[in-house]
Amino acid sequence: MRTSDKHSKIIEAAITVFARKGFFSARISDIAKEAQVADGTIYLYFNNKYDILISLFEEEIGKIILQVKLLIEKESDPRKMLQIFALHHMQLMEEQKELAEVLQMELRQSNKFMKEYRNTKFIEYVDVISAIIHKGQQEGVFRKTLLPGVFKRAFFGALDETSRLWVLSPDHNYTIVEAAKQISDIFISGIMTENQS
Amino acid sequence: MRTSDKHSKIIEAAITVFARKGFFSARISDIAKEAQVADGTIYLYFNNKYDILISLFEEEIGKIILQVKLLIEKESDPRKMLQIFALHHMQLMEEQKELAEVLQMELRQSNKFMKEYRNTKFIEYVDVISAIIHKGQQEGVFRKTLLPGVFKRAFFGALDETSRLWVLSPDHNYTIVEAAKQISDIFISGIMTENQS
Amino acid sequence: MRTSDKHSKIIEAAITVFARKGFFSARISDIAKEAQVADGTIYLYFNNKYDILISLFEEEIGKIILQVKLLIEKESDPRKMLQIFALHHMQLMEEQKELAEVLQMELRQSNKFMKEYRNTKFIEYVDVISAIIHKGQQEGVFRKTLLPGVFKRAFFGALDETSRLWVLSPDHNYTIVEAAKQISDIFISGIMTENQS
Amino acid sequence: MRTSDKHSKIIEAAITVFARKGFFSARISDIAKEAQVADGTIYLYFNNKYDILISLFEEEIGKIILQVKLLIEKESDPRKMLQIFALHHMQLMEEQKELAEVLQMELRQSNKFMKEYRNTKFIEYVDVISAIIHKGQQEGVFRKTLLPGVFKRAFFGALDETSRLWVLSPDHNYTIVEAAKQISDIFISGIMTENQS
DNA sequence: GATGAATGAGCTTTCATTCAT
DNA sequence: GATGAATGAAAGCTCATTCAT
Repeated sequence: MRTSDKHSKIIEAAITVFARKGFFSARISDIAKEAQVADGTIYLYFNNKYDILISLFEEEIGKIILQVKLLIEKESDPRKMLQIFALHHMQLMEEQKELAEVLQMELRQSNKFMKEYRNTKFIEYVDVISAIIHKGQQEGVFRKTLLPGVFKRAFFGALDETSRLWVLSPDHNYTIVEAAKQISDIFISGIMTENQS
Repeated sequence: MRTSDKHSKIIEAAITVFARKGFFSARISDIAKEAQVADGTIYLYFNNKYDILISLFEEEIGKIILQVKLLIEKESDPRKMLQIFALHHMQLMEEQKELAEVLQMELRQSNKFMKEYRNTKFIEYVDVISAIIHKGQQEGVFRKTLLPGVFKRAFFGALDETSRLWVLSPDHNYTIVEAAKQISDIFISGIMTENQS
Repeated sequence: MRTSDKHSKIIEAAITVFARKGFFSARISDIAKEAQVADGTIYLYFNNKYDILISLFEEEIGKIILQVKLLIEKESDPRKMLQIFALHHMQLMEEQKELAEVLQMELRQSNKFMKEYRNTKFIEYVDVISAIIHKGQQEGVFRKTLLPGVFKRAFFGALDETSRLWVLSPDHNYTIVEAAKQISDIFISGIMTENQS
Repeated sequence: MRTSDKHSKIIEAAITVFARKGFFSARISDIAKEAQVADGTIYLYFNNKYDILISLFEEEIGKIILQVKLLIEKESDPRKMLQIFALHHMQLMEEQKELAEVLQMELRQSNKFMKEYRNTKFIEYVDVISAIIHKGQQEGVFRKTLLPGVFKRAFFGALDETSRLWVLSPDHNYTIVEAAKQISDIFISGIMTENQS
């Protein structure tokens, strides 16, 4: 390669452009300009516009999964684990607003224009939550009646929607850390076994 | 009658088509065919493609707000109110899958392609939740430390994400009613004041 | 239709443009401009660029087949029939130079870019020749040893190549009528049974 | 040795690729891959894509002319000469199908995309035929009324079209040798002077 | 001489929107 | 009010050609 890694430059440019205009309104030439490469160069690294989005997804969520798993491994208390997950997710959204916007937006519509695409990376990420619940249930910390499959979605949805609107609105009367704390506290005290409180 | 006129026919057709293909991939001619009118007729009722989406939004969420407010008014216990909201939201998503998909998808990207559009109807809907929290706090049922602005988003997000994936996946090992119950229970027991439990 | 038949206008424009630039170098916008319609209008009448070429082929060769069959029907002597076919073919190439060029060029390469396309109209045209030979053989005018399948191709090839180059070169020391006469005479005297001469 | 150098390798690769896809659909990278050289290497030997085609033409037809002239020189009877020409041409098309396809296809359209290019090699090849006719006329074997300029085209066209379709269709009920014999016989007996038969 | 990554002009096709009927 | 044929701008993608290594 002549200069730096073109693949990464294009992915980063795509995040910026998709965040700014959305996937459909973004033009290949926008991404090319942002990445400071020629339009055609993009097609040396990606098959088509969808492929950029999918690659972006897989790679970025892949990184996030690695990070969050590493952090959670260090803990043994399932309650703390949930707190860490929440905090990490929210901070990520704050630190990487553009990426956050792209993930949130395109996640919801990806199934519309890519019927065949199974978003396995996303599933893997959310399954980190259900694994924590499972562990907590086995340890007798969380209620046995709880459905981990429902919980993971609810917990993720709560975090995601809160961060989504936090990122959107310009003024906040609470920090992202406070919001993460509130949400994980609500969920944790909402699912603990009776004798614990 | 309203439902038989062209305006409603087009909105309904748009819900079906947007749900099937997404806003960007949907063609005006698709909507026209679905509504059994000519392409040009659509422009007698709407300014452009975006205008269909916005009108759809406003009208459909407007109906939902009316319904849920009516149901909640009959209750006085804030906990019951949250349960009703959750159940109503989830049942809605189940009963009107197409509408659900459109609202969920396009909600997330609407700010991308309609920079100027303030989604006041959506805010009004979510504010139903924060009003319940507020009431609960004043009555001493819910913790005072709770931020209603965070709660409304977390609660809505939990319901929305759970129903989104419930609609997507073909087989479920739980009903929508069970999921609604679980989620509202988690949230309610998670926010109640200490002396209540 | 607002004005005259767009379909025919586009076909005629395509003949002119394909003759001038060849199929591949011809742009849709060239054809549109020549036909005095918008680029998009072409796609209301044809699926794509190839479809224009195929339609052109089918329709124009269809007309030619009708004409030549009508002329030949009036004759009973197979030798005269061959003369008429030759003359008609050559005059056609002279009168409709653009069409001639397109047919000659694209005929040869059509199998390259349209693998699936069976050029049945062309086969039908050439089979007019073999039918004449067959008749002549049954009447004892033409040699029985003659293979009609070889003859039809040789006769057509002779006419086509001669007219191709006649159209290309600016100055001729013979007329198209003379050339047609020479060729049909050569072939006829070349295939007659011994006792006839 | 010539055949091992890059120039020849590229020409041979181009014949294969042009035969398979046609000139316009063929990509430089296809030829490069077939020739086992880098894309850029092609431009060390040829000015551009057209230049490959023209070089291919000149060189390959040049070889064919040399061969056929050598064979014909050994004969003195103009009739035999025509037979040899026909047989040689047809066998060539059979033995070198790829080259045959390229010559037949691109010959017809070369004038479209290379306005300035005078195909002198092709003219030289066809003039071998007219030279035979001329000789035959002077020797009193062929009719004086025959126009050699018409004959050469008709004869070439007959051979070329017959071989073109022979190569295309997968099953034949005659051999290429039989076809060559039929065609040269028809033409020869069609042009002999009266007193000869 | 050889390479192949990078370029960017160019073209087919789509589709929201218009407007004559 | 209703129609749908016509428009033409816009964009994804291709590929001949270049040139730094």
